[in-house]
Amino acid sequence: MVGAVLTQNTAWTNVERAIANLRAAKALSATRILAAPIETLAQRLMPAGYFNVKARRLRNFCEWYLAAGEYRGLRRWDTARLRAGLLSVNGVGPETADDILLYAFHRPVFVIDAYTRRILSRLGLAAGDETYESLRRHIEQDLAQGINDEQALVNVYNEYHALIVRHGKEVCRTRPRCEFCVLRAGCPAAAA
DNA sequence: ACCCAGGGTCATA
DNA sequence: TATGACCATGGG
Repeated sequence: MVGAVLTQNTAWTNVERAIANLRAAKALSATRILAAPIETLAQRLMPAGYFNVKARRLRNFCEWYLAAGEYRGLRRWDTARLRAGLLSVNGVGPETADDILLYAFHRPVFVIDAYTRRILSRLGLAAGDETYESLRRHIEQDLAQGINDEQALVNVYNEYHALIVRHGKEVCRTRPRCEFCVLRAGCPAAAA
């Protein structure tokens, strides 16, 4: 959950350093994060970038998390309520909320990130101007075909998104370089 | 000396 | 509601 907040627009390797700092200071828990002075927290988050912003966001999240009864309390919330709760925290947007829902609470929610948008766009499966929600529902409905077991669905969303992240950097950011992209076979610009 | 990384919020018009 | 500024480090 901490990683979900720290990885906002940030390379995961930098997030790992920040988490290592928290761990080394024995400050990797909601109460410990709230106990430290915010300047100290920000200092520990420095490798992850945006450290002043993220220190505030982590605190906001931890306050909500403790007030909501931590994992033991939250795990009994239905997914819609849990998602609304996460989104009510200043600093937690749709992607961060869904990261937490899928990877921490094992809920059947597909995470839409920059890589997902880019890949779908390259494949001609999305125009690029879709809202987060519409794109999410579309993919969820598509991937859920033939799967009736909830746990199996979580596994599919988990693995599918993980693969997108793992290979996302191999997809060219701009169309002009599309001929070098791993998706060239399905890329409209490459065919042109 | 660039560009980029698994976003989100806030101030404008 | 729709853009744009802003946040800031580390690797390529």
